[in-house]
Amino acid sequence: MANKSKKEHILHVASGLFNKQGIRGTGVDQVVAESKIAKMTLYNHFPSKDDLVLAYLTKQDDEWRSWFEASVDSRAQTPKDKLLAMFDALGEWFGEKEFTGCAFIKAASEFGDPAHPYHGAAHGYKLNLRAYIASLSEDFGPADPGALSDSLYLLVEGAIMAAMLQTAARPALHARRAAEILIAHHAPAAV
Amino acid sequence: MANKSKKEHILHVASGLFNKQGIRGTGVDQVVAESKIAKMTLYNHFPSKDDLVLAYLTKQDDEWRSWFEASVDSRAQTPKDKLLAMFDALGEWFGEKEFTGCAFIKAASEFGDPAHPYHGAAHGYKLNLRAYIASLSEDFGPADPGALSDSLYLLVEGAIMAAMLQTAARPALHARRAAEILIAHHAPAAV
DNA sequence: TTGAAACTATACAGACCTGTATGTATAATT
DNA sequence: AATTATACATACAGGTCTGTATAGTTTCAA
Repeated sequence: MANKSKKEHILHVASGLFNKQGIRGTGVDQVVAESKIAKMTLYNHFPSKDDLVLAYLTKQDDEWRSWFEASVDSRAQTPKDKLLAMFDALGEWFGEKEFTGCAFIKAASEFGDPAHPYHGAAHGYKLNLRAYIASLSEDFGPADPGALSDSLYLLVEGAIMAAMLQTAARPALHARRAAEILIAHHAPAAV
Repeated sequence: MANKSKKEHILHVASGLFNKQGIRGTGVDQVVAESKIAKMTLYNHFPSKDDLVLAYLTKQDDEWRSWFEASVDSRAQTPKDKLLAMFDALGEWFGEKEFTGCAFIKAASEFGDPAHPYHGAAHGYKLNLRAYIASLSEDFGPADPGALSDSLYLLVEGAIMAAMLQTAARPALHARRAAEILIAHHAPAAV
């Protein structure tokens, strides 16, 4: 247990710092200091800062996606309500006190080269999110599920950006209202 | 002229590097090397890297906004067509070979602290964009101009993010189609 | 032509970065 | 009790970063 919890503790502290200060803005020494561990302990568990960052991105991916999908599932049962519940879940996320934006948007922004591994991790993460939205859209059964999921995906990303930049008062709410209109427009013909 | 063009040249080279590699990822020495000027010349025109970055952000703001509004104006005359033309302009932007995403999203991502000046610059820039969309929306004359502009703003940000992360094939087109639906829904009652 | 302003080249200070080296303490296992 | 794995503290190597110092050179206008 001591072994595992140490590694997890380091990763936890590092994740908080990466989220707050960015990846390049956070030095290994600061992670060591705030974790209150020896530098060699960190390098024992993570051979390089790069490995630590990749572990951080993987953790963010796992945690965020499982939280998001669970939050949607707990809020709604029908496909249509689940599509809308996505925006309520986003609203909850945006309202968290320690909200620091989407880790993957920030990672991809810091490392703009599409060939960079961090950028690739962000790309993969967002494709999963898109696939999730597409899956919910198909369950809803509209005539053109692709068009609906494409537009809802853009609303999700837009709401996240607005929350990060604080350029809209309640982006999740605005996005939800727009989603309602789009969903109504794409609604499957009544049987 | 020699004076001014040197300063502009340095800023031009620095802007390209900031866009490609990020702000923290670009060192002063590289700007000096690629500008083919002496380091002291740079520090003569820009007292610190911070001043250089702020000049870069100001320049991006001016250039992008004037380009975007001119592009919209050249594409459409009526308020409704102008709202839609925003997405055609975005599509043109995304298709540029040297497209590197929104400089302000990246700056705000690199410097996540809302109190940081770069973050503030990004915030101001996005508020201007939002105000522009709100102005176009009001010209269109819908019953609820706020709701329309809020939703279109989210589509714009979402499309930019999708273009940056390459998570959608033609984000501007998808955004435009969603915008058509939203605009139709908010259309003013025919007189 | 002369003199001031701008530019150049080179070197370097001091801080910070990642990663390593070294030796010690502690705790579990054999 | 001896061995092994883990964590500890400290120091430092080698590089990069921003910014400065210094001295020589070009440019251009009076």
